[in-house]
Amino acid sequence: MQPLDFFKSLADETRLLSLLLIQHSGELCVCELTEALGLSQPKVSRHLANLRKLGLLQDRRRGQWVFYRFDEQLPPWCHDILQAALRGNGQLIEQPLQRLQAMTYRPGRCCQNEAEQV
Amino acid sequence: MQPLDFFKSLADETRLLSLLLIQHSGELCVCELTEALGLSQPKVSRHLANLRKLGLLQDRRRGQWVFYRFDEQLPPWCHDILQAALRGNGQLIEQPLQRLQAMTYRPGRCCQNEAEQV
DNA sequence: TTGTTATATATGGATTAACGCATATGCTGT
DNA sequence: ACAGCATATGCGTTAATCCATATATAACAA
Repeated sequence: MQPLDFFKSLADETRLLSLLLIQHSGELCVCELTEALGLSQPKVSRHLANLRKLGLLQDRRRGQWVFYRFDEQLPPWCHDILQAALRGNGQLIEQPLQRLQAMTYRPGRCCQNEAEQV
Repeated sequence: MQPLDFFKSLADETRLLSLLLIQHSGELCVCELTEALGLSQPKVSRHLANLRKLGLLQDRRRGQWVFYRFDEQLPPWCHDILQAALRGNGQLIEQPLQRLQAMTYRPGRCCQNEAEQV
């Protein structure tokens, strides 16, 4: 992971908020991020694919849903940076988290237990 | 300082390396960065002006030279992020630091002692 | 099969950002 | 005044990026 590529990934609002939300929640699917951020599905999907190609995220298909979480091989300094960003700017994801919790239906994550529920 | 603007500032090689070098050295002038990075003077100057307008850096004119350092009001989480980036990627500024030390003439910083010499 | 939902991708256009080059400004010394 | 060095800026071009829309793929349910 090159630092320049990493920071380029964080230099877009959709990608930055998606990463912070995934960091907070452990794992999220496309429709959850779409709802939480109030953005179009193609927009969210393309940015997530972007992050996956760069090695920041990995995806896991579970039926209709595709869940994204951090790639296991992401270097520690990347996590440090995301934690610092979130620690100093928690208000960034307040409203998206509220929308997430307000979702009447959240896709199930059964049969794998690596993700904490929000 | 908005996180998005901060990360956009880091999403350019010239700005990223300039910031890491300033973080390492405390304070550097335009000609030092130009030499260390092997880039044209207008290019370096414009990016530094960019960072100053955003509130990341502040400048100090000392005779012919203009020294750049971090703005005193830069939030702690910004420093945390830069430190994490440097800690995990020290090799990024190895060669620029060598060029810096190889400079036959380094502008003096007399009459103010806030900057550590490299 | 058909229909529905979730996700991915392709295309074209609009905006932004970075660049090189030339030149302007500012300071120092003669 | 002038010359020389350091820095900043204006301008036109190029490159990168983001977007909206439409469409394709995949899984599930009836």
